[in-house]
Amino acid sequence: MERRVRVRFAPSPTGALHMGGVRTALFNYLFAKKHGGDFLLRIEDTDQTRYVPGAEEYIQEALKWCGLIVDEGVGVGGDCGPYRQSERKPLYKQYALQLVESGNAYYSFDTAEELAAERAACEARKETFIYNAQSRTHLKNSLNMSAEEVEKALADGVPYVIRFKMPENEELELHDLIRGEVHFQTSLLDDKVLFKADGMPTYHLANVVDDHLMTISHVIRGEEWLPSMPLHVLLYKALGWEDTMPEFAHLPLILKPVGNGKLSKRDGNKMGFPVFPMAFTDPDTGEIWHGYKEDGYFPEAFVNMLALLGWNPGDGDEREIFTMDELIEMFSLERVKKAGARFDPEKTKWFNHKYLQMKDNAEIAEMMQEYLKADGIEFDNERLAMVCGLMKERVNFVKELYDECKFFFVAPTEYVEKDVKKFWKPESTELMKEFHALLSEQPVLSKEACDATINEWLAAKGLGYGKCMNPFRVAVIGYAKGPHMLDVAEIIGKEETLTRLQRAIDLFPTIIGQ
RNA sequence: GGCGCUAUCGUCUAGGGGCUAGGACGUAAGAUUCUCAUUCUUAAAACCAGGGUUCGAUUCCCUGUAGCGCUACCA
Repeated sequence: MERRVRVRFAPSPTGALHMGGVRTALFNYLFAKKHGGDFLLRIEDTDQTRYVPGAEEYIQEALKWCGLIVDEGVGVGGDCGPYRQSERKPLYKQYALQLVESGNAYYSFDTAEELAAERAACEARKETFIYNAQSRTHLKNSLNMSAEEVEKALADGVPYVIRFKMPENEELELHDLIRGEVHFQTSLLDDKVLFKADGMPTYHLANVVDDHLMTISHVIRGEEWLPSMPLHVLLYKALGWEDTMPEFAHLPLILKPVGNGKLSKRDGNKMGFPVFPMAFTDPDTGEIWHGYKEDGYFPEAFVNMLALLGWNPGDGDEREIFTMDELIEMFSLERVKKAGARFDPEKTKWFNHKYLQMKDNAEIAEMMQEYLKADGIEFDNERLAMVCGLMKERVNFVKELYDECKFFFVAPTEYVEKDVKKFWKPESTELMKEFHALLSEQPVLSKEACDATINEWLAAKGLGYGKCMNPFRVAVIGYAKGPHMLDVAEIIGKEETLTRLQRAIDLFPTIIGQ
């Protein structure tokens, strides 16, 4: 039973890959790497009507951004190609025919209208129509036709599909790596279409055929596929591939932060958080979807958050921050939860905060330079790194950091009146004039260099530190927020500090009506 | 409706026949501070319900309830 671990992520290019899909890919990837196996990317584009241009490229870029490296598949190549189902089209029919041959499937000539009529009739009786052992006896299919009739219909080009002939009264006890034993009764299942009238296989057939041909060892996918597991298992058996059938694991779904149901792409724009790894513009509607990348999340933070949605290392391990390598090392399907997990945008921000704190100040500074450049601001890397060190713990994102740090780069052009009035008292004007003079005498401004002097000066006047620093702050920054004022002064420099202070001394008396 | 899956603080979760049911996010309070944050401390906050099994169930079993998924010639 020494089988090479080979897993696949097999999305449908019907739009941008959303975070639920990314998590499925991630769990596949972690499992593959944990066991030294292969992670394949297969594109399941058997439904041409739902194909969205650009979706496939998006999927590849999104995986790349998340650090999920594809070993084999679309965009990479490999021995089992092609990896795009539309390009494998000629492959599938023989398997559908093989199933007809062996009596496991049959031709069905019912038109869409006829089936709709069946459904309507059932609905009138408050029943649900299903194509199964009962109903197939009176429907238009090869089971009710002579061989000649079938031949003729086929020769005449009558549209048909091939359906799986679901066996009757079989109790199935199937094994799922996450859920344990799952039970099904085949009589309650329907005769699913395997091969469509347009000559394409359905998901079910293509999926099983490709997983077999690509020697997939483990199928790890979302819980929405659990109901079709019996069909797939039966297909492996009917095709004679039972011996090499992959093992199955059905992942719990990601649910909306509030309200009912699974997370959908609409939720993001509605509730103000991204559901996609990267921004995406719908080519048809022009609708723009936010992405974690563009919203300023680090891929490591995004991946870390996703990994912990439905999985945890257990064993009393209360860590929450993990590198990809650590995740690979610790991952196991047995520790994946069975229940769906509600997504929490707030905690996602917290993860980003944590990763921001771990980043090197110089690295953050480099990222921030882009924002400065966009605003035409020049600021040297060294001082920018100091700014980052001073400010990063206050924020979750680099962009946010930039917004909070503006005063380091440009003098305030307007002042928050409320803060000025609160901290610049009538007597502050005189005090700040003296303070200006005091600072002018200092060779450099910094906590180390002048904190003692300032304290002495204040002590002599019988004033508290805040009496001085608060008006100083609103003068230099423009509002009552921020780090230690002498750290600020050190970074913006003596000259600039004094210029700003002087401007306030000239301006503030009129603001406070002095 | 039918079928399947699931059920611990508001949320993500640990745990497991006997525990003060643990952590994290968020929330509130306090401490620190020149301000605002950060940080630290503290607090509030959970085993869906009913039956069993058992000396003892939140844990095991059953039933109910609720939630989720599937029920297309979509994936």
